[in-house]
Amino acid sequence: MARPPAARQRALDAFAHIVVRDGERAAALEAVARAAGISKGGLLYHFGSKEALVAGLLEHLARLTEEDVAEMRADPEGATAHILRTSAQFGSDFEPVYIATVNLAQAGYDEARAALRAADTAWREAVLDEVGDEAVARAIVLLSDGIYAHAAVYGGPTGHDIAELRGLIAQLLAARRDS
Amino acid sequence: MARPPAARQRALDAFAHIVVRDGERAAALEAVARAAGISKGGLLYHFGSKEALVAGLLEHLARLTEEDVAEMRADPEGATAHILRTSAQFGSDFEPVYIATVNLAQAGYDEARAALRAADTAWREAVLDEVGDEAVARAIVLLSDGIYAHAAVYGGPTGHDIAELRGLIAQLLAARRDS
DNA sequence: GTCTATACCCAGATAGAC
DNA sequence: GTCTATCTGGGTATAGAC
Repeated sequence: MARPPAARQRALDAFAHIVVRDGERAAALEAVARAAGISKGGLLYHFGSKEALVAGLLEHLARLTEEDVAEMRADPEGATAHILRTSAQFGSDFEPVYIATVNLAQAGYDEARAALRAADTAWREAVLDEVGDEAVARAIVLLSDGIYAHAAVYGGPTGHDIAELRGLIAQLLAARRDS
Repeated sequence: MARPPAARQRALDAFAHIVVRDGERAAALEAVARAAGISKGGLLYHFGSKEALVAGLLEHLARLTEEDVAEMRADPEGATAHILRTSAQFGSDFEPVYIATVNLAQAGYDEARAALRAADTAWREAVLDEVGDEAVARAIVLLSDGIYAHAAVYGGPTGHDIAELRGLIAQLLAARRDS
């Protein structure tokens, strides 16, 4: 696959960051173009419309999600540790794209909803394969969603103690195995 | 306090519902007015600007949150049961106002962020007073946030099994008391 | 207290030069 | 591949009638 021009990717990154930081409203083509270091016309060469810009972001998310799930399953600490760790990780490649998508879903872009559903399902399955307990797997993904929701709303590190959560989950799994 | 005219409250409700259903973008003054059964001019009589409309919604949220926390603390099943139950409750008065506020926070209205922080803190304290375990209290509020995030993104009942979550939490608390 | 009409502004999109 | 210039639609807000 031919490497897309740098400006295109820069535009996508700028779009995601503005959506996360200031909301969808603020992510006007003009503002995105400026942040990407091109003009509005230049941006509209790469993406023929705002819809196309959103579609580009969702494609990017799909790619990153696939990688993320593969990493989860391969993580020596386990899928649960991975999902909690990355949920709270400010500064990853994945996070701004995911949170921007949450934002877009709530701004009324229905395609964004579908993308999030797909990610959630993939995560839950990976966690389930590790813990082997449906109820706990659902709860773990819910915790991860809660952490992301905090990041999306407050726009910064969430301050949630991941080690603490992992400890709770380990205790819970142990208690359920015993009973 | 003088009872505000009915049209005002109808406008507020309409605003919240459109924001939840279709996003902030779709909640144009025109659309809100139509849904409330008044004209754009009539709406702008009650709320001099869109900012004022948002402020009105946040005030409403503050009132409802106060009531909700009082109910939590008085709930015979306990604060934890209450927060999980109401998080998943589609059709309450509280839910659309809360989710609309989440949406507005992400659309860039900073005052909405502050309102959400206040609600989260009040909830966590109420839960903590019940369970007496900081880590578990944080996790419970996080689960509730996760449930709300689902409702906000997917716009309907979340399908999370509250009884299941309550069971997990009870098991966890028991395990921690033993150790 | 609510309406209509209208002014204003800005975001999204097009045309065409370079 | 990127630019400038320009059009258009729609959302916010004001003025003033009823």
